[in-house]
Amino acid sequence: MDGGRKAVDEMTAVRTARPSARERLLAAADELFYREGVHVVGIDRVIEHAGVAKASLYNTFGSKDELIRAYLEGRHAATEKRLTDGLVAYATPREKILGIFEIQGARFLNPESRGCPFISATAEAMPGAASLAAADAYRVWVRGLFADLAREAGATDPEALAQQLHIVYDGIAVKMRMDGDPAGDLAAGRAMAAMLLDAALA
Amino acid sequence: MDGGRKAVDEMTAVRTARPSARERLLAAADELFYREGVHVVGIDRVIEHAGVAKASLYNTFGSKDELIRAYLEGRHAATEKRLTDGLVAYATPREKILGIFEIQGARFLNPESRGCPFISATAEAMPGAASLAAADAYRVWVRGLFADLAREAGATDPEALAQQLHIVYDGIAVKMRMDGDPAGDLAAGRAMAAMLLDAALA
DNA sequence: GCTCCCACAGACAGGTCTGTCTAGTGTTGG
DNA sequence: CCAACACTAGACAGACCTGTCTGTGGGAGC
Repeated sequence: MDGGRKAVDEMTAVRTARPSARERLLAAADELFYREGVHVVGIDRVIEHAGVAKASLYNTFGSKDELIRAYLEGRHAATEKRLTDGLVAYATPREKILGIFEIQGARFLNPESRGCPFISATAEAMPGAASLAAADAYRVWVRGLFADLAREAGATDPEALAQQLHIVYDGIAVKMRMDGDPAGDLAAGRAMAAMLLDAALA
Repeated sequence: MDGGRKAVDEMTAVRTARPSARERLLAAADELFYREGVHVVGIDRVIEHAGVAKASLYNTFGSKDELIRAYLEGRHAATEKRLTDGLVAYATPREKILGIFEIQGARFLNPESRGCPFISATAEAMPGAASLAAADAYRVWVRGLFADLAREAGATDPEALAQQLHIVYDGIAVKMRMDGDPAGDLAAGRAMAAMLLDAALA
């Protein structure tokens, strides 16, 4: 929409000096929205944490809803990069599928983890909220990743296998957050994924 | 806690005339909190929908947080009753376990369903919130139900089986809410539960 | 009858919410 | 030098938030 045609020199100059208002806002939103929740954290706390004027937020994003969308899109992009980068270390499609649980599970093991940001942000979303569209895009991508790997692994019904793996993926995200034994839950989820793979590739 | 020792005459008299303020508040909270979310719905909307004075709410529950706890405890009690009543129709422990998915899945198939109220209400809960304790009690009960049935079914490791079943239970609750194919997700979850049972009872 | 108690209606306090607006500052490119 | 631009600080509007308080009315028990 705006600023797309700027000279590269200017952008790098600004960036080396200090992160732009947009970047600081996104960093603050990412931290606060994830830690405390998109409904609990108000605009004032975000701009205070970012060290940014309120007008800059509304010039850049237009509304809180759009800031939430940008926050979730950032989470989506980071997860996509983390997984695509991490999965190259695994050789076979089967190992890559288990690697997804390994990589994402490690995140949820962090004591700072508050579970899946898409599940949380959409838990109380109103029907037309931007968070719903962002969460949908994320989930379509995850489902596609499972399905692609299931196909490469030679599953007879890759879509069905992906659906089952996605259920386990959601289940451990919730259970690791809510109950007191994230490591045990993750191990149980991994075992289930392996069992599903064995059954689907037999 | 209170009112348990009241004369039956008085209670029935009140009940036939009109539900008490407490009952109307709980009914309104149940509807609004579940449909729109405990953070989105304010006290004013609850009391307006219940047709109750604000002072009655604070005399009865003391705070919004305690009203949320009462709302979740009501959900817990209703689910417990629904399952214990519904499961008598199933003969074997194995069928009862699958019956849990049948009974609860049918609820999530309702277009009005917004998924698991405990997952949603705790998604943005602050550390000491009453919703966390209520959700914990509910989840301990669910886990215990799975474990008891797994033990009766003769599973070698009933706790491990219960943990896996609980992951599937959470997974379908989330996936049925967020993606567009609740019936397919439920069928996939049922199939996974059956597979887990076959593996654990072999 | 009279008193107690539950529930009513609603004003009020003090704060927070999102979003708008004005005015000023500092840097950069021409 | 000057115009453009991104940004800052902060007042402001109008709504909503939780929670408290005052005063009223009606039914039940003594």
